[in-house]
Amino acid sequence: MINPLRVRQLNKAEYTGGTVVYQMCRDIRAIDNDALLYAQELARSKKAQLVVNYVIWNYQWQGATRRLYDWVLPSLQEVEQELRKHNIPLVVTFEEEKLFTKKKFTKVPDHIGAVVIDELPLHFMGKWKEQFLKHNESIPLYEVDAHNCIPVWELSHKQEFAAHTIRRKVHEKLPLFLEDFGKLTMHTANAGLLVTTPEINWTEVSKLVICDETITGTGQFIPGTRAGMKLLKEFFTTTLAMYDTTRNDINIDAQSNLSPYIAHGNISRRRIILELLKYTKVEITDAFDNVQNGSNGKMGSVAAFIEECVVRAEISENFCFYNSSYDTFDGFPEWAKVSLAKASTDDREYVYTYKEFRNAKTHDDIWNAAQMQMVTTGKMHGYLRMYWAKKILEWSATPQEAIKIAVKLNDLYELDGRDPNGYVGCAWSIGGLHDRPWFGRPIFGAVRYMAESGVKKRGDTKAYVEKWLHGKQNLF
DNA sequence: ATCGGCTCGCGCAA
DNA sequence: TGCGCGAAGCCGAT
Repeated sequence: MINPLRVRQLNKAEYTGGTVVYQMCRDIRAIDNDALLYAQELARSKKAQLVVNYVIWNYQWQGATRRLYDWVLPSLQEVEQELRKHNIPLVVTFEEEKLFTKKKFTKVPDHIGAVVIDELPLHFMGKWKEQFLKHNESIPLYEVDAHNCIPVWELSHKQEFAAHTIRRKVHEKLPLFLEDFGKLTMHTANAGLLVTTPEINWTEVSKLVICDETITGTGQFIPGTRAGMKLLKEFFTTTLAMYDTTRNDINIDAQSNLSPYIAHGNISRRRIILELLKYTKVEITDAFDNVQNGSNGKMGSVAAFIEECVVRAEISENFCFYNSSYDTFDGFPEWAKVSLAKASTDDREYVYTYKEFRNAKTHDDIWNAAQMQMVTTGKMHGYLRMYWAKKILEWSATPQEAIKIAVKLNDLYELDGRDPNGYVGCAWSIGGLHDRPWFGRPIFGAVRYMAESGVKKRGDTKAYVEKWLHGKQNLF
């Protein structure tokens, strides 16, 4: 049985018969998915049919790129195959126009008895939920946090101020939320349903998707759960041991590279932690030692990885869940807003437009190289993401403009874009979110500054520029 | 190479 | 009420 703390019903409606639908939102996987498992649990208890639905928002919202669907569609195809092994059909629904106008949102079909969604703390889901509840009063709507280790509403009841305030809560509660996942079973109530639900023609679906066709390709990554699990195993055997010392080196790919898989839900962060503990033979209660102070060797890397994979990921979810201004200036902490506003009239040596940033036409080749790494591969090095965003603040007319540009570029080009981690990364860099104030300086005010000299400490910037800006990738 | 100051607010100890 | 300390730092003094 799914831990009931991972589930909440969003209305008071009672089930009176009909098909249970799991509307898959961001957790695109058929295994280790508590929302799917909960939907099956519910359907079984009612002896009801179970269908999984995925909605393609078919208009040009920010982030709808071919690159996104190059990731999503193969992931869904893998999900479809896995689901069919258990007698469960996957259906893809297109929304032809903007969904959230009153006119376009209609009641779900009569044969639907309950809807389960996975939790996603972004605006469009909030609007979708609001509209669903308004137009489908008699259909129970359940939300399952299938994404976080600790359900976002359980970890904290408010927006957390800093990493250190949420870290305590994570360390306290994580051991209570590391139960193994249930297994999907053959859904016998669906007898005959697969026969009448043919397999999806993915070539046709791909043709029907409306998106920005100029941004394509998933770079070095193969989308999907299988590929994600394979990458995880490789990370353990090749990179984990040096994770805490090498991950910030801009020339070495010593990051886990799992974020695109995590963001799209191909793999669950809880599964990653369970596998990590199994592989390293570490108990979770021992894994938090040395998180901050002088960690080294195996424990250092385990602690550093849990810090990134749980603490910082879940503070991002916490921020978006409790602050609806997660992607704008308004969401910044008060001290930073006051300080940035005061500094907004400071002289700027360089001011670039969105287009100049997009085309990597700044005076700074390190910045340009980072931008090109993101544009061509879909993944900028983790350390440089901070430098990159801070320079957008430095070279934009206003902080309001800067956060807009950073969020847009991140949403459009990063494989792990359109995700709480991305919004918090931009807000940390530009708006001092979850950070503390530092000595004042022009444009930044009290927001932490980062200089080129800092990047140079993290590796060979000349080699990085050669590789990503001048395309001499074979030098490595 | 190392260190203190910069500067605000949360959370806990008292 | 006081005090320690903090998402990945910078700068200048020693």
